[in-house]
Amino acid sequence: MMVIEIDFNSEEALYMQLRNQIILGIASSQFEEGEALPSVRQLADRIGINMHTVNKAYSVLKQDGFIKVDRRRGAVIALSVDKIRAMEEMQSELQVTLAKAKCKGISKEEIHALVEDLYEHIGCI
Amino acid sequence: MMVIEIDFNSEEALYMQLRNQIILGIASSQFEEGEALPSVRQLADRIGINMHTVNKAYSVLKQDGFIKVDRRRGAVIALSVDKIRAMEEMQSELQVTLAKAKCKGISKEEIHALVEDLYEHIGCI
DNA sequence: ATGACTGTTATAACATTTGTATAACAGTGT
DNA sequence: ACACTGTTATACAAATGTTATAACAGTCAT
Repeated sequence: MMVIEIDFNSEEALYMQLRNQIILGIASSQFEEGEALPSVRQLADRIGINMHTVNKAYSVLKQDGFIKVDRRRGAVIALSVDKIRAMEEMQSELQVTLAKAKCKGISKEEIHALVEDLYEHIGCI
Repeated sequence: MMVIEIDFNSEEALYMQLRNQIILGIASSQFEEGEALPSVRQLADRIGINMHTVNKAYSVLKQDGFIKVDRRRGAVIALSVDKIRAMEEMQSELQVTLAKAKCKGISKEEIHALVEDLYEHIGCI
């Protein structure tokens, strides 16, 4: 069972923190295709937040093709891949990140090295 | 003079769109070190938004070390580089982006290629 | 069938954020 | 004196984020 840590002092919305941690969990194989997530009520109780906040995270994950809802089992990991769309999203996200890096004197090689490292060791902070 | 395009239908906050475009402008050498940005009132009028929205964008840019305020010339491009901090920020931004990419079946090589392309041609969408 | 469990929906309330609107202030340059 | 900087102080409307109750339909074990 994956540990989910929420930072209540973060500027990032709770449902987004939750969404991101679940995506990291999937990418790092802590969650596997077909595995069921905790129910919205369970997870809300465990973390100490409202059911609707968890539900919003699940809604976004469903919308973005990371989970599906099985009437019998609740929310289960189910990747539906639209690679073109994913590439486009990644491109627009990367654009500003790379521009900032360039301004701050971070070389292309340093970025490649970081990508190399992060891609292999996702979730192992 | 750099063209600044704001999408009023975007979910992204106006001041963040403005901030991002100015960062892209710096990274792509459309703005150069020491160059003065338009005054908050000028830019607000040109774009058709409120002065305070522009001011908020400038405040964030100042906070993040992209511009400084010269009493005589207004806001001028002035990069103050804290590379360690910049690397840390980039790392946490990249983490989720790469996790998403991994989930969506985007290979490390494809990411490297995209980074290569974007880093060189920043601003040329 | 009853009861406990799923996600989902509706409604309400509240705090925060975002954007706008006026207005004023202290420096600076002409 | 005047026009121009960024900055600050209010005030307000709208959207967003979070919580709170409550109900609903479907699923499953007993």
